Amino acid sequence: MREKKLLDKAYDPKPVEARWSKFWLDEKLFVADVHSPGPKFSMVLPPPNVTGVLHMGHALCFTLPDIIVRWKKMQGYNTMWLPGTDHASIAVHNVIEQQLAEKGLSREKVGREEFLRIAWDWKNKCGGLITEQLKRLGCALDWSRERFTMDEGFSRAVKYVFVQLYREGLIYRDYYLVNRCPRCQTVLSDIEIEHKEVQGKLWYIKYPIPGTDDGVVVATTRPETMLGDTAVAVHPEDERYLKYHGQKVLLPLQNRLIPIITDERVEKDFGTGAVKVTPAHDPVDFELGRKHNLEQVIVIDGSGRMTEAAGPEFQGLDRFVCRQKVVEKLQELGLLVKVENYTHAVGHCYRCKTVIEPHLSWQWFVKIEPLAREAIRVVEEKKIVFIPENWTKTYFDWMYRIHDWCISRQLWWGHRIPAYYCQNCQHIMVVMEEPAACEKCGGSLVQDEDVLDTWFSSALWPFATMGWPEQTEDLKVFYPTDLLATGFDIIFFWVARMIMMGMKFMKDVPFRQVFINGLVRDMKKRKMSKSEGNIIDPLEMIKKYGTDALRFTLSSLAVPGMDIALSEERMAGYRAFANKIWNASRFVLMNLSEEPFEPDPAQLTLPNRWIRSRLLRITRQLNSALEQYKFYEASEIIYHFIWHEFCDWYIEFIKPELRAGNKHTMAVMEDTLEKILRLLHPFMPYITEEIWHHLPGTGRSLLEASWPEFPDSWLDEEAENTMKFLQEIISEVRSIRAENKIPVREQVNLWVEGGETSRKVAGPYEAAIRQLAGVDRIEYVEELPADKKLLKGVAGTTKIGLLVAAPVNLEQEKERLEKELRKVREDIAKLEVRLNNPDFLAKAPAAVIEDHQKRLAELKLKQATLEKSLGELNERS
RNA sequence: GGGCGAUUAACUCAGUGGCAGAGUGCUACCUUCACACGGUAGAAGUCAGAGGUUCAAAUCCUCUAUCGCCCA
Repeated sequence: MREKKLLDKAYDPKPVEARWSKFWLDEKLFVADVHSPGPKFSMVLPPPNVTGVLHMGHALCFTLPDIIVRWKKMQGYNTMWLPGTDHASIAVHNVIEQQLAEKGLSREKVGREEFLRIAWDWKNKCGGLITEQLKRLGCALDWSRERFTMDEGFSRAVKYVFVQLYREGLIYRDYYLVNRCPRCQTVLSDIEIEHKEVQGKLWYIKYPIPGTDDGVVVATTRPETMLGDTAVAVHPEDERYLKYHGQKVLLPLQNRLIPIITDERVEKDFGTGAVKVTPAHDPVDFELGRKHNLEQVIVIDGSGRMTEAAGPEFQGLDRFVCRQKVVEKLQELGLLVKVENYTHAVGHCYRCKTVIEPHLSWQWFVKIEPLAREAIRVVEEKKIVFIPENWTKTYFDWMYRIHDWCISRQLWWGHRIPAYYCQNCQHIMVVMEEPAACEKCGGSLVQDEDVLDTWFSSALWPFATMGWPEQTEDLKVFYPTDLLATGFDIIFFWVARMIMMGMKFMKDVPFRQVFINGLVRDMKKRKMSKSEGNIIDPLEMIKKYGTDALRFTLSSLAVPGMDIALSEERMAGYRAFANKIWNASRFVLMNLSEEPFEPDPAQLTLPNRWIRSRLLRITRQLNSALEQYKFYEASEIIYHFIWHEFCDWYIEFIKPELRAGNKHTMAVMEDTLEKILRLLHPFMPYITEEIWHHLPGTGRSLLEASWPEFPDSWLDEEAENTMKFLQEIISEVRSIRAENKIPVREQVNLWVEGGETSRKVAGPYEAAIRQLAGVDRIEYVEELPADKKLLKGVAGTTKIGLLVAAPVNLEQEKERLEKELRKVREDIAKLEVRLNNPDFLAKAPAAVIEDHQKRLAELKLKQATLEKSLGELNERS
């Protein structure tokens, strides 16, 4: 006799999740082995910020690939999914600085060494939080391979790449105008700037021509920068200014003479057509300045304060305070001609939202064009495919307009740039190991103070995590990875750069498919953000509804290319689903056979043949949906099958057979549940694992069970048709009962037309029909008689009647029939219009025409039945 | 200014040319021995609007409106 482990009445996720989460990790079920058999399937996890906390975006972006990786593993793939965290240079740097500020300290006060010590301490203390939270999601991540972008090996890889690119001339140093966040005190790359429309002003300032009353009026949105102007530019063909060519104007407030230059890049339509040129504080002016050899006067420093060069009146002022003061002064001098309202895009820091300041300084850059070329090619050649495909266009649009990448950051937390400057001869050495002295003159060396952009190291993630630059087994087996799942917001930051670096250093793509998931938004489709207070916390959802419900919710809402509006109601719905599965399993467990039993296919009753046929079909549909990453579709398929076919029909239908002790049925029931658990496991790993272990004779973990495949012989169209017929009878009876408000307790008898033919089909399942439809006796007749107490309906193409004890409420019954008749007539009319159209008959495919004809025939039969029943009713009333 | 996407039941959303769907909510009935986190039945739609292509359009094309996102 087999041991029966029964389930509690309701599913309680908490203890189950805690148990299995620990079990999976203890048993090292997610740990990959390079020598395992089977085709490999590998992924790397987009490393969350080491200091982060799990949010809904993570939950989505980790759940979806987890479904895939579990599915693949069950299919026999040698799967490897590598986790890790990112050092998040600027984010952590900001946090530490804030902590220091709270203690009245600053990074300058504590110094670099102490600062890094604090940062590492903090990383060691808090860095584990997100990984712990990740484990709760149940993701099948190989923690034995966990990496951190600043661990020793990874840091070596970063250095190696920097040195290599430098030697090839792909990294260079330049005195360049870059974006600087005055608050974060660092330079940012172009894509770290967020452009926002801002309601500003356009100030018109007159620059006098010395010795005359005349002057040139320039328009600017940033009057404070005029203190650093070194020219005024006009378009060479602008007739308004021809007479000023070659002249000089007096820069107000500074009393400096500056030239009027001409350049095609000046827009004649902007402002007055004359623009002030500030090479040190505006990107366009910077270019003009280089071209025309203009002096670069820096009037704003890296913190957004005015420099000495701004003049004694303004020195030390904040740039925006200075703006006001400059405007006031100009007004006093009568040089402010007019002020207009002006809406324009202003760059803000993506981290802290401060208005960025163009800043002239020495920075390191990656020469991007040669790298981008390859990265474009592999996508063009479909060596890498974006899913959904329309992201390819976005990728190309950006890649074609890409410019050099500023990679140095004036921060301390991160990979310090391996460049050493000779204090004696200014020689620069870029090497892996810190040199003792200058290779040229033997002078002492000082290392570059800056660190690298975080994304520089993230770009190496797919291969540096596998031990590169060593030639490791992992790299041989698992690179390139198969799939990268990530959000569209980091296609440029991360995906594109991984492709560039992968091609450059591995000579192969880092991944073959990029699945772009949508953004998780709140119910009103707003971005979730702390300031809006509309965050739905995944950990709270897990607490409330269970991890499986959260996972299933995300999966069911994940339409490729679409953002997700998350609703808690939905989650409650899937918690109910978990409970439903739990209770169906509970029922199955209560009805297991005493001994294991191999069912004989030849002896299976209808519901068993039917459920196996359906199981086969939905498994194939499920595979197809997952292959296309249609998670919503996969979820719906399995949800509908479990709830509305397995629970609502199959279990209910076999109850009489179970009571009769049919061992074949018991065995099919058990087997079907077991297969369902396998199919559902990638979506709901915890509950399925728990139930599975209650079934007798199962193994170590459901994750190690194979993905179900079924023989074609399970496909049974005849059983599906017959079952459909019985379902229609039952539904029709229920419907008639409900519409006529026949109390549940009232005994009714069912009459089915078709005589012996019908008896043959339905006869063996009368027990089930009686129970499900709530009828007493079933009669098979050639034709339904006209009877006051007979309520009539149609199941498929078969007329049925319900013989009730009390006489029929004529009006109610008439209303029901008339309503149905109206609908049938409408449908018939629609079909007839088409079928009477010669063009339709000539051009539509034969199958479509046939289908239409079949439907019309069925509807006509139904119409006739309804009309007849109505006629009988009318005769009697 | 350029690009992308959305607009389908009260709500959240599926639906790539052939019967307009799901979940939630709502209404009525039912505590029947797996489950009230349940069962059964039902109501609910001008598929944003206008034009076009087609035998046939929620679906393809054009325009318009509204909303959202990205880039400059």
